[in-house]
Amino acid sequence: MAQQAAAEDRLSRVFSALADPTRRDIVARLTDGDATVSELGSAYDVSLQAVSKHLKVLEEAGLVTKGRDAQRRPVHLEAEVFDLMTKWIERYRAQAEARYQRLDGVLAEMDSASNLDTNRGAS
Amino acid sequence: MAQQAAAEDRLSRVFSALADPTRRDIVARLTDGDATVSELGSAYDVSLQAVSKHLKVLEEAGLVTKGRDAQRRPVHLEAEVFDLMTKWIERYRAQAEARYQRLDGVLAEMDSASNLDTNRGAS
DNA sequence: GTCAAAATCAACCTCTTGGTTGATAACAAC
DNA sequence: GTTGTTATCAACCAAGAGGTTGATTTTGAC
Repeated sequence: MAQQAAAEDRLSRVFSALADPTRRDIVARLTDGDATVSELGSAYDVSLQAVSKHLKVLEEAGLVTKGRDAQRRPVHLEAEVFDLMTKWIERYRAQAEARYQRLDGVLAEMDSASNLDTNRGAS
Repeated sequence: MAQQAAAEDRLSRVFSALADPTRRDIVARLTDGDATVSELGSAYDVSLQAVSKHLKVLEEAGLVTKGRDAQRRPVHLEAEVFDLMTKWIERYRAQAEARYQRLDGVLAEMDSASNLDTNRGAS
């Protein structure tokens, strides 16, 4: 339960982090390779401090990590976190689709039953 | 461009909507089938108005739609929106993975070059 | 040691968010 | 037409998010 709650929290942080277009863009840029805070910051029309805050949010969500190179803090994308989201999404999509198929099955059965009420249980 | 911006906005709304655990739970419940506002609300320790607000957020993100049945508003999950997220995630994950493979290739080449510095431009 | 660069910390401001309570609208049932 | 149910609207409040500017830390270069 504590585990589950922690996982929930994590997922909340990840979704919340990606709800911001600037942060999504940062993630997109990082797929081209690591970048320092100021390199990333130069792309946006906000202060460096604001970018630093964005990176902190991404870091706390586990989406990026920071290394050290003198004063620089090269930011690195942690792509594995995507799996957490994909799992959540796929789980509920699969469940929803399964239900639709069941519903389709019911409707099809109702349909064939009304057309010809012999021939039940046909493949 | 306006198209792209709209898409960005949409994605922001979707991620933002799913950043809340209660709303994720609502989505999860809806995979079991449609439910009215009060049916959904009975599961949570907040007012019905709060649930109504959550549903409005989910609706504006395109994750659910509401039907009408007398006073009731059966809420329906729109599973297609999941594709929007999956596409975004998969796109950048794929790009990140491709880069890692390229990096692996470079490292492998550097390695073989240091071992035997003949054999340049191989394959 | 001094200086400039990279990044973060701290305080502050405004807008949004998630919650509340109370009033209102729409509809079925009687 | 009155009543009870379902859902939403409206006004309000506390907390959080994203932005700012100014001060501070850490480090390489000179």
